[in-house]
Amino acid sequence: MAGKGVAYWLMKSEPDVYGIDHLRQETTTLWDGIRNYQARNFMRSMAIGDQAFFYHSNTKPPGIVGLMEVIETGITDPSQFDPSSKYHDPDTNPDTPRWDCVRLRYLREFPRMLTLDQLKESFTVDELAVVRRGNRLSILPVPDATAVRLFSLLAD
DNA sequence: GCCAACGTTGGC
DNA sequence: GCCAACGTTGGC
Repeated sequence: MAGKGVAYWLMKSEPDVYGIDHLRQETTTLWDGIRNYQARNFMRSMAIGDQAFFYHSNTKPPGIVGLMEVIETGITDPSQFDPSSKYHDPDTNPDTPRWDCVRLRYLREFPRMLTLDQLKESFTVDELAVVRRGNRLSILPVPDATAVRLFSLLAD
């Protein structure tokens, strides 16, 4: 990783559960409840100052709606120890927590959603994995060159 | 270590 | 409601 460039990510959430409107109201949020090792590992490789595209999934149409900034990393996900949480993990252990997460800050909402259909017209699966059919990973890296093109499309 | 069964995500 | 894409689990 060269110099001080920030990395870019794409993070999915269902707007009915937690959408850009919720984040704008709260200003910051803990991105907890991630129970997929690959997604967790992507969060572990995030750095403060990285930016994440907020993607609304499982909605019509799905697409990128806003931008967030990573403001804290390496946070133990408290929901894994909460028996009343749907994210409770009975197999994790307070001495060696299995799940952690990051805190994100609202930056902005884009004037228009960049829909999945539009993304498919502009990107290959190598450039932006979310365009692959059946992709279930809720956190994905976005290559720098792809981020540049995303910002350009979102500014139009 | 293989692999079938199962579960989840999420678009269609 | 269906199903594609995978990750996870467990029997062997």
